[in-house]
Amino acid sequence: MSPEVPDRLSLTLNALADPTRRAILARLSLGETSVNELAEPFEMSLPAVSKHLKVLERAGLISRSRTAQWRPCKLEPEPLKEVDMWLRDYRKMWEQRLDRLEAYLKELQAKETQAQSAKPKDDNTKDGEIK
Amino acid sequence: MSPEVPDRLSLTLNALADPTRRAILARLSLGETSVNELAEPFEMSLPAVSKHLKVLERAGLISRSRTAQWRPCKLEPEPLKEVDMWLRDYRKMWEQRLDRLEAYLKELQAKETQAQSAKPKDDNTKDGEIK
DNA sequence: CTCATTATTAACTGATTGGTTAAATAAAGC
DNA sequence: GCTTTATTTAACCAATCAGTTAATAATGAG
Repeated sequence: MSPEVPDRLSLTLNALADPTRRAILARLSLGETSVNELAEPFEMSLPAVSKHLKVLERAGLISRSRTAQWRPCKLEPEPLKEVDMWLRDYRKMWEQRLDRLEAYLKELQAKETQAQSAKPKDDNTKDGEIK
Repeated sequence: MSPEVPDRLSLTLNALADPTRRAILARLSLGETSVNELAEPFEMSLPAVSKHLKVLERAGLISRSRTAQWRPCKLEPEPLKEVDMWLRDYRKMWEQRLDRLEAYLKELQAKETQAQSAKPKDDNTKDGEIK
């Protein structure tokens, strides 16, 4: 029933969950730019880009100044910092997972070496890549 | 016209852009759980939670096993790692910004000290925290 | 003042989202 | 085989989203 205003982090993540918007941010990381220039690489109308910019602005990811009829956009990294902070708590999880993989590989290698001591041939363990 | 399958990062960020889903992940960071238990803290129907889980699963953020009629969910941190990697390129931006703030504060402090040299009183500059 | 340029707003559309309730499925217990 | 428990699917709905085209606003140039 209430209009339900979303929290800042949700606003930010939602803004980031679109490849066009991320591309815009990537472009802006190189420096301030006008809307037209931002829109140029995309095959969509200017109003569409304008809407994306509004989403980014609402999330605080960009700010806009005004020079003549241009409204140059500027990247504001603060919300990204918040995403980073949210991620922090989970970071240890994939690191831990890597640790376990590493341990497993070490164990495997130990077993291999042991087996090879009987019939020594070429070593096949070279990379920890999964996929 | 084409169904337009979204890239993995967009899928992940979109899944994260919802407080309910983030809360589910937070709960799962404590360990595997059943759907009912996951749903318990929320005042929404079970099917609604089930849908949220499907979004998380589609993004690869959770996996599900099966024991009897239970389908315990488990957190899969891999996609979070990808978000972290995406963030990496921007991380220097807010750090840089902090650096600039620091430099500014140092400069301010220098000016203050200079001013204080005439009328020396207590030092008020202590922390670089913003908010 | 008029025109060209830059960008936004309005009005519309179809697709997706996030929720609902009711029905269906799956497995285990008796 | 029926019942209970756990969970998903189906069908529906209102709200939001992502795009469109057409109209509007703001500014500077001539």
